[in-house]
Amino acid sequence: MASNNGGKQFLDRNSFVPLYVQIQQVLSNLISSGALAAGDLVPSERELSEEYRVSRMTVRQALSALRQEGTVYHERGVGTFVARRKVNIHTRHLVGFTEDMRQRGMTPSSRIISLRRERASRAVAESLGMAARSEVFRLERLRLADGEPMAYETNHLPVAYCPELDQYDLAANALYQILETRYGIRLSHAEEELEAVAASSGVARFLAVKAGAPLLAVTRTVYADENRVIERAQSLYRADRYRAVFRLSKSAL
Amino acid sequence: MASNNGGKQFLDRNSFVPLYVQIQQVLSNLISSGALAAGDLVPSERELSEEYRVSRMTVRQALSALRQEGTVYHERGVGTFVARRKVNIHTRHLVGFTEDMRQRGMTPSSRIISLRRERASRAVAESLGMAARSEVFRLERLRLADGEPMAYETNHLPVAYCPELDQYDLAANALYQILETRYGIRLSHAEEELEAVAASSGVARFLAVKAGAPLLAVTRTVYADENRVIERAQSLYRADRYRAVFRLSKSAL
DNA sequence: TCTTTGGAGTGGTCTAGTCCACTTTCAAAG
DNA sequence: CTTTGAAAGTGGACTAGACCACTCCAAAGA
Repeated sequence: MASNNGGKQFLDRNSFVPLYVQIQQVLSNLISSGALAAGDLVPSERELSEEYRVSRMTVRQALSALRQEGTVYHERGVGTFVARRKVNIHTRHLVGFTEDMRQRGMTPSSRIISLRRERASRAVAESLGMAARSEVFRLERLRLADGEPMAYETNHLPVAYCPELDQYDLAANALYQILETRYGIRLSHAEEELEAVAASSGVARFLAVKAGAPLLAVTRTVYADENRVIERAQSLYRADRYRAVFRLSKSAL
Repeated sequence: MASNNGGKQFLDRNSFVPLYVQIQQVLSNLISSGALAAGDLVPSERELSEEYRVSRMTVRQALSALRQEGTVYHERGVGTFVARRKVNIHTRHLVGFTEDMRQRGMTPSSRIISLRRERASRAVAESLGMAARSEVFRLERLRLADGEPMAYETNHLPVAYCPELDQYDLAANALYQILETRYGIRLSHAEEELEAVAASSGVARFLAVKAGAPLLAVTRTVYADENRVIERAQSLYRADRYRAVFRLSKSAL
């Protein structure tokens, strides 16, 4: 019982990846592979700490991150359990359209309507936190899922952060991936505002709905770090095909 | 410099409220009172730990909760700063209509359309995680902000968890407050699904909009703990008056 | 048979340190 | 005047313990 580790994974103490993240990944894998099923009791904090030769605080840090994302939950005096949410589908974690659709089991694609370099209007400049009339890219795309129109998306990005963005194939590649791999921009967090709007006749034509039909408008402000806005995007989703799901907590920890 | 505490608040070590929560509250108050403004440097972890006579880990737990809710952010090698978001208005943290409207600076009120005890339909029973045809309360309310119609809300609650709910004044009191104070039910988390819908003629009349006008439909499932659903609510918001704001993180910690 | 009780196990909180990588500052060297 | 480089300060990660309240369950007692 004490030191029988079977075929367990070990941690890499020389890695740059913190131990608590490694533990988090190991547990995540056990869960997504089905070795730990929904409702199952996760090994106790003391067990894990012995098993991986780390202190209990480190294990707790891993578990608390898993809890925070809704993968496990704690019951005081009893133990830690795998949450029933099979795949964490939907729970929004700052993913773009491409990833979002994949998680929903659909195949994403895009049709570029226009990509222009222009001077930011006052409103756009303000939301990007830059001086008015600074240069921005304005990208308009029709977003498809399994070949069917799903959303009409307008993106604004400061030229300063991603010069020559126009030379990449934005129809084939996820925007966030290009930002990360080509410009080394790692996203930190985002804010989303959701509202219902009626389709204008122009957008209605692209989405193949009637003018005036309800659309879900998602306006997203993406931050590279706390004070630097890297993108502002507005997506108009067909209401009959798209629903946004969020998980809310009562308090932080 | 060392032990000059001026008029600082101290912590209550006999309280049931954990020290890290108390520190979190103290800092929160300093920020909302303006003593710490957006962009200001928060005292360092070591300073706070000396000041409040707690270990640095305890301070970190407080700061990491504040960070998680977007109140502060860290810069490695530099310090911790107050995030610029003036009031944390909107960022959704499992509050009901009443609290939501107050945070937005409006005065909430309600008009009860109906409150019935009935047998759950299959769909309702499933979303509440109970047997079909179990008894539920079905509450329909018109929600007003500053006297103007804002949303049409339908709630379903299992009778088993809150018997005699019908004897309380639901027009004057927040539902979640009644659940907490009268039935000792503390909410843990919730899931929200947002979609755009067209107003039916019945609901349109209550909300004083045209039939077919876009509405933001928010369907909320509230959990008392991981496996116990205490409420399922659908709110239909006037699109021209209401917008939902969320903060998304790239990863957990 | 039913009730009580106590121990084992669990997560929740907390301590008092350690070492590290990073950013800022500022004075000394060029 | 510029560059370098060390020192001081910061958050990030981690340790090896501690005590608490809670839940569960089996054994003892009624």
